[in-house]
Amino acid sequence: MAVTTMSAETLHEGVLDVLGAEIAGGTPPPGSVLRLEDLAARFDVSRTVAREVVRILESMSMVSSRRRVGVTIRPLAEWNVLDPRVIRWRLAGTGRRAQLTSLTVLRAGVEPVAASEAAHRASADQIDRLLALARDLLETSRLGDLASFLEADIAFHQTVLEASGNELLAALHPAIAEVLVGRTQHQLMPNPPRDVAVDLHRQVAEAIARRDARAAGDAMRSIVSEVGGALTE
Amino acid sequence: MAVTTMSAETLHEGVLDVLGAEIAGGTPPPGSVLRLEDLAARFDVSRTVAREVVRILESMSMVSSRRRVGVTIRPLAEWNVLDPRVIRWRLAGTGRRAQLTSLTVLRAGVEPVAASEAAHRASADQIDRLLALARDLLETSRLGDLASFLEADIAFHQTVLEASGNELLAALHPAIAEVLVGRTQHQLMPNPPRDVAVDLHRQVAEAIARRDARAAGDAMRSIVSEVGGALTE
DNA sequence: TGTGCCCATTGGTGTGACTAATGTCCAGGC
DNA sequence: GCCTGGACATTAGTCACACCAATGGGCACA
Repeated sequence: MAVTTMSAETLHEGVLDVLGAEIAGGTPPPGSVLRLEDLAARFDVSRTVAREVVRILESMSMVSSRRRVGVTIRPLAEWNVLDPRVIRWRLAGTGRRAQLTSLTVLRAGVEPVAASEAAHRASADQIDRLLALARDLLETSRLGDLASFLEADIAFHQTVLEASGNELLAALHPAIAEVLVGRTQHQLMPNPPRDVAVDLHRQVAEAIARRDARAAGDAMRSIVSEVGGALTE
Repeated sequence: MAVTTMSAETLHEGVLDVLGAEIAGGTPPPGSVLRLEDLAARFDVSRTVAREVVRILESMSMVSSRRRVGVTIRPLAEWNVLDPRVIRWRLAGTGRRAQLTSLTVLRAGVEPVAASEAAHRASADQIDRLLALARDLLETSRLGDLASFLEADIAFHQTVLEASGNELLAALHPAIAEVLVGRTQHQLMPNPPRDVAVDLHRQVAEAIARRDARAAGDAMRSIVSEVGGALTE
């Protein structure tokens, strides 16, 4: 009998989500040892499924599995903290605030570079999209439509990351989107959005459109540093 | 009978490494469909092990598994390209050069921020270590000892990332180390190391030591942009 | 030509047995 | 009393087999 309700397409997926979130949340803490048999019993699944779940957690370096010992929770420092799932789990738990802070610092590094690269590599379609999204941001902020603003904001940043032509930068999109969502959910952002932030997005889009890498990077740097300021205020 | 030689602690680990590297290398290409049964036969392992391997690849979004269809290779754009293993596989294969370029761009974004953060948060031990490593770099470059230089270089960058106090930045260390190694292996770096690069490392260490975030970030930015120039020259 | 049902195919899960490491602990010797 | 070496209990690793559950494709029928 499962202790916790799980909804998922496949069994192991549900177990993984629950167990992963628990570990990411700090219970059981690093150093703890679990037994495969116990996991199977607790989630009312076969050892096969329990093993698959453990294997995946092991592949994220969150646990290590050894004969005669069991499944040991590894210290946070060794986890694949860039794995989208790990980020999601940590955002969902008690470490949410800390994770948002870490992500914001990462953004500060990554997004200006992405904007610069995008200025070199963005396709005509991507440029059109960026300009349109910048207009949407202005529109929705004037209307005070926070939900639509967030949506456009996420799409804007995703497009910049994709337009960078760098798959590593693009891979950070889900995490960055989480930051934007989390910031809105936690009232960590001015409402309505500051005009200056909206205008900076326009500047990014226009700089990319005229292939001005430096200006694009600088404008994006202003955006993310403003965000960092808001979060630490 | 296994088609390819594999050396690993556990069975599934060996299979994973071979199959993952193959897929990362582009064969079979995205869209291809594999059958669990075939994989088990090819690697001479049970379906259990084959399934675990597929699950892990699935957890990296490299493949998707569906009933009645099989295991489909997903397009590169959907992979967890930040997973250290994926990076390693791609560096090992034909995409090595492209992966190094992507990583260099990522470095350019991440490392200056890490240096700035480190200026705020580095411990006394970390500062001592950075200063010592900066001296090692000077020493080994004068001696022309490229191997020791590389070692100190890797340690230096790792220490900065760790000193940033940001686990997401620290998690990028393995990838960044690969860039440094790959650059040396491929003669993509001046030999002996340029004095200016060595001196920039000293500047980073000293800026962090005197808690000057801006100077630390600027010096690091010079380092990584010089590297980017060398790679695209 | 279209449309809906059937079923072959393929992954998903469960089970039990056996294998292989490896901490632990105890016996024996110094 | 302390070290050393080996037997043993424990726990993950692997395998084979059986059965369940989707589902894409093709066939029969309208």
